[in-house]
Amino acid sequence: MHKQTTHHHIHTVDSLLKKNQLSVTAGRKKILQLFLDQPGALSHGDIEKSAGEKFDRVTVYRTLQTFVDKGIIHTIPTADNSVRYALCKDDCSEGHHHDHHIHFVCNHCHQTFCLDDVVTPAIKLPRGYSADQVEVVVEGICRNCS
Amino acid sequence: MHKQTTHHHIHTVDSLLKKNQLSVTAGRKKILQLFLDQPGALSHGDIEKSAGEKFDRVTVYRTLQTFVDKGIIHTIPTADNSVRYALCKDDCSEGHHHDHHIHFVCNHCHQTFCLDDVVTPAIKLPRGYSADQVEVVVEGICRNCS
DNA sequence: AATAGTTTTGCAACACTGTTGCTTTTTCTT
DNA sequence: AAGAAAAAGCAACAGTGTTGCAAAACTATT
Repeated sequence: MHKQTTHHHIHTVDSLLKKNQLSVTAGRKKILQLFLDQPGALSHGDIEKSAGEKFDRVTVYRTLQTFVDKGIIHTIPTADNSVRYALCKDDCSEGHHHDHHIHFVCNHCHQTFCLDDVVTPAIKLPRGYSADQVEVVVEGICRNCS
Repeated sequence: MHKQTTHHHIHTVDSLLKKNQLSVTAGRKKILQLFLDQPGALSHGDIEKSAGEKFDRVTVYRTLQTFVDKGIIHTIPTADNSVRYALCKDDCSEGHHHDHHIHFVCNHCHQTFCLDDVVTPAIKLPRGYSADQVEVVVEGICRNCS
């Protein structure tokens, strides 16, 4: 199953948790490692499949919420209405996310990616409307599948 | 509650259903009228509140699905992961939607609008990615609330 | 290293959302 | 008006997410 080993040190997860003032527990380490081990986004279901045999569903929900609150991961809106999460690569902090990139959903491998280098475009709105935030989700074929 | 009456004739709903080869039933008439009576988008919950005392939950679900299949309404992706529906204004037909406009969610009145005149922008993707569809959801303050 | 205090986890129960199969009612056709 | 076809209603179920509380784990302190 493992085609390649992770390049992250064994202590990366621990220090990342400590940096965010979170106590280091087996569940948080496992879930955070899942995000570090792959490039895309994960749904609650994905995580439960990978870690759910060892951890309770409720723990997974609460851990994901904690990570979002701390600015470690962010949610991704998808067309099929399933919540997905990905690591924040910008300098997000507690309560302040700055993830102004677009998201890409591959119609072939069904993975979701953050395209960190693609900035959300400016949208010219009709008179009377003002924008606070713009969410862009692109569907298509990703680099690996094309 | 009614600040203004609807401008649609009493027969509009019936003929719209017939045009789409749907049998005219009380449930379909009621739900379709709800969409015609207001400018924004409706969630399943909205519809159930307005029509749910007269109609079964399952009927509402099946009616909405039928309308989507026929190209009468389309789904709107939202950040808070609740499915919303709005009338198709483009020339959508059975199985072929052409709703290439952006969607706007008001942070004040929490209504969702289709901005039919705002075309989805072209997105320059990194090498290797190709786009089939682009979904844009803008959050902000709508015309009525500003 | 042991302990006390705090945080997190697991469990049980629940609420909400959406689905499926089947029977009854309504609609359409003639 | 009657028969055939379609839709609605009902019941049961599955999936998803939440809450309260007791048990377990972690952290800080001695």
